[in-house]
Amino acid sequence: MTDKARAYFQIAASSGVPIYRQLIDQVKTHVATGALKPGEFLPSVRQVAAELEVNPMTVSKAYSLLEKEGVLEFARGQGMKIREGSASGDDLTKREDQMVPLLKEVVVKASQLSLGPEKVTRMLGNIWKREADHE
Amino acid sequence: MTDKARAYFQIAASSGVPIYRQLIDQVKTHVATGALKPGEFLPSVRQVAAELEVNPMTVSKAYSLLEKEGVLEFARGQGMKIREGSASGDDLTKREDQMVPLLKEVVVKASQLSLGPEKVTRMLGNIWKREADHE
Amino acid sequence: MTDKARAYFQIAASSGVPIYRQLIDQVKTHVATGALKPGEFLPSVRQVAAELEVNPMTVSKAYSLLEKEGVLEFARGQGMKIREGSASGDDLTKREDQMVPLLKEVVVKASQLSLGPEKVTRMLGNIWKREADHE
Amino acid sequence: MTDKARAYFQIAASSGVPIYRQLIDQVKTHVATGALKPGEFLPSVRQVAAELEVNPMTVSKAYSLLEKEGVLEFARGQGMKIREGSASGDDLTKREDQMVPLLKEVVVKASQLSLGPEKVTRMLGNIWKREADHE
DNA sequence: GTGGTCTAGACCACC
DNA sequence: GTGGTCTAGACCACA
Repeated sequence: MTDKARAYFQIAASSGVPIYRQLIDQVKTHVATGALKPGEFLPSVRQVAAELEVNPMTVSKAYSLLEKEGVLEFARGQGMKIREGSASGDDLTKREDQMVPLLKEVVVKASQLSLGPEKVTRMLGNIWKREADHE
Repeated sequence: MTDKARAYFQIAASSGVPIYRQLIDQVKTHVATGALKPGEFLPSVRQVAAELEVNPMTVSKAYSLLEKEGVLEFARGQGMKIREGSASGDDLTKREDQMVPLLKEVVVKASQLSLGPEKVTRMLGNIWKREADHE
Repeated sequence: MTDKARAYFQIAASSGVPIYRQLIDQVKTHVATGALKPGEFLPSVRQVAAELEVNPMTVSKAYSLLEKEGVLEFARGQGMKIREGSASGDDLTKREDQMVPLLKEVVVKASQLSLGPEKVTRMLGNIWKREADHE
Repeated sequence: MTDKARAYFQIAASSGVPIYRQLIDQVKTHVATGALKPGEFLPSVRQVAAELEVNPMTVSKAYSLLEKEGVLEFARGQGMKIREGSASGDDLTKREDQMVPLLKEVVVKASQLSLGPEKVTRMLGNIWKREADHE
């Protein structure tokens, strides 16, 4: 049971984004990309908490909210697993849906700054290339 | 002197973003677009507070932080004005700089979701068109 | 957990200098002298407020500004701690830097009064000795 | 009557020090150094206000406070003049007295920073020399 | 438990 | 008139 949690989650301690939100987003992403399949178990609250050095309450909160959203399912005595109904396999639509809110923000901010779609698209391309080079 | 504040600021009461942050961002945007020029006075704390129906302290906090950042200058007994050194006229580079952090987020999230630049660009275009239609 | 705050801060109720400024200066001084080391937690806002009998918001303002300046770091749910990058150990240079502005004032005022360096130095020595005797 | 005010006063618009305080200090300094002698008239409120481009109320406030302190005397229909009883000629003691509060501040701050008199004196000497070079 | 944000209302210094 | 500071007390997000 070594490093099982760290395989799934990487938290950026001080990125402004709440830790529980980071956990939630990453589970969703893994489900959307198919890295986590329906029926599969997630590492336990304690395990995640220990490995990521965060408060167990924080992990628990993330799992609870995911359960309420219908992404996870509580299997008594065994832990949390990906819900059967959950986006099977690699669902492109679901992944795209996760991008939409952020892209809307981009449109709004660009309008405020009077930057047209072409200009923004060009900037986005440049940033993408630069990031790719860094890797 | 009617509605001077409302011409500059529109706050989204409960968007999660703190009011004082919204004010700060909007002043910066107006400076970047040239809507507010160096030397120009901002509406007084009390005026903004009254028109937007927020607490004067909230506005004051925004102005103070903008002063600390060097965007505003305090003219004693007269109010706050745009600092002379501040981005004069309509500075395209400065406006673009304000877009960068958001676009970086897009790149990161897209990578997590294994969405390529073409796909994201297409999505962005669609959202942009849809937003335009709504107006 | 008694008097933790009073060990770090002593405010001069009505010295003209705003309370939040006094707090800021004292944190900086403690960091510069090494009394507060990187990673160390400061007493909580509420604790300081209670012990010094000032409003929590006043303490909060001081802490926030120190965070903006990069001296403190906000550990969510745990409090404020000295930022890792902050002047480690006992940094003589940093302490001296804090003296410079005041000494510049001395030079300016002395020039206005046509008082030479020797005279001022002698006066400073006398005052120092007198203060020492009082203790 | 050209530039009479500017010969006596130089205000640093945004030095943090209130304008009326700067005016008061400078009158006192000029009296202490003998640049302004008892019986001599100061430039009128309007003249000072116009030449320094400050609000007449501000100049008036400075003059009033100086009158209350016994430095100035109001000569009806002629303006403000240096009070007869005021420090005659070049009073060294009076000039030194004006330095004391600032030097006390130096001692206090130095103690807080654990900087000894020798070190501070050396720093003061250096700053003095540097300032002299700049002129 | 932690700090962050906001409100309502007061007083002050400055112009 | 301007902003700056402080208080008292409330609610929220996060760990």
